[in-house]
Amino acid sequence: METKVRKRRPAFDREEGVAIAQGLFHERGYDAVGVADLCEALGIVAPSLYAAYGSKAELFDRAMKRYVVTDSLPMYGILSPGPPVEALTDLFVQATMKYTRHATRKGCMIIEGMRADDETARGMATELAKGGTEAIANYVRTQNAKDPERVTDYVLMTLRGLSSYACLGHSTERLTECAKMAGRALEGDFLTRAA
Amino acid sequence: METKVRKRRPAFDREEGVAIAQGLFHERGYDAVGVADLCEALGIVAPSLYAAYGSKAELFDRAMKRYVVTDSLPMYGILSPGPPVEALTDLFVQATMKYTRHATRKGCMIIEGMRADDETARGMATELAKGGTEAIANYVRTQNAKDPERVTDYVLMTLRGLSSYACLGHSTERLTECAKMAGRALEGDFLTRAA
DNA sequence: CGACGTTTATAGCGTCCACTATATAAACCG
DNA sequence: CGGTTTATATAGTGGACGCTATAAACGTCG
Repeated sequence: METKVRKRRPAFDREEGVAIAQGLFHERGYDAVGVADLCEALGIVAPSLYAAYGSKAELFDRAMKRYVVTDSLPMYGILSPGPPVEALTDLFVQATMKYTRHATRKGCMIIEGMRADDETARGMATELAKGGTEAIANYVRTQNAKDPERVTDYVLMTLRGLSSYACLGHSTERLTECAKMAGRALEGDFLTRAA
Repeated sequence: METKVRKRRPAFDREEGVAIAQGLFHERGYDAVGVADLCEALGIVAPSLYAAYGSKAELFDRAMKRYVVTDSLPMYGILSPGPPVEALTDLFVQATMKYTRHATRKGCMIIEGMRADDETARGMATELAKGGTEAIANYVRTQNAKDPERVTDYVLMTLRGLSSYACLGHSTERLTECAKMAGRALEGDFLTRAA
């Protein structure tokens, strides 16, 4: 009895299926995308989807995790260099670029996923958001913010505002102006370094 | 043949029904509240609800309109006096108070209603939001903002951020700090008056 | 080839959704 | 009271939802 797994014979590309699902979920949100929609987009039927991914929620989870890899902000790249006010302003601007890049896939998939009606999906998105949240919180703490929690709250609130406003379909240009303005609020909230 | 209408004999208070629906819709959003939930909360059965309000969407519309009367920000009161930066900061703070007042009815019902999956409900919320949007846009224009559209965008984006962040359940105190910080971004965006 | 195990496709499960056709009960009028 | 009008309750509509039982098609390996 061989413990080795047999070769598989997948008639459709699992990873590409996740990519397609990512697009659909990002575009319309978890609740508004039905299993039938996913099946049609993937060119398969329901049992194949369940055999491949387990459930709609698990596929959503995989789609979000793929989104984190393909579309999330390069946090550490953005937040590392320079004065924190400029770095965070740049974070806002870069986020805006991501949120308004596609005509139909607007806003942040994770942030918007946190507002799903389905409790399971909401929990998955919330869990995934923790990574970014903590990266920002850590950065703010290490940059000698006068009140780290307040600044972190402000940054997270602003990112949500940008995502939400992006979902309304406003242009990259208008959102970018908002992002720059939002950055100005940070002035004076960090202890100036030796210089 | 008398054209006069006969007297009615309603067994339940229509207006109170709207108030109850307002609470439910605000708490959970349009899509997550079913007709069965509404019926149970109102103590009636489905046909009574349809006879009284026409449809779930129309009841939602009435509930939002009631929300505008009972819970909307006193825009003109907030925006009239004093320098615009302070007035708009106060708008943010007052909005925060409204968005975090109740433990379960969080955020702005209209703003969050604009994100419903149901197209009809979304359209109704968007239509109702126009009033507030235009009030802010007009105010900003009359206060000699250097770039009225940019400032208006920023204010609306920030209100959405505050509402969204409030929906996560953060405290009034933390949100208020965010609101004050957001107000600081407005400094320098208005032409100083004669003085 | 032929048995095995995986991956499909057919068809349908039960449940919930918004909504309604029909009939009964209650109030007003003369 | 009878006649009319309106609001109620019973029961059920068709459709979409997420999901699955069953079994046939396929590729691999002995």
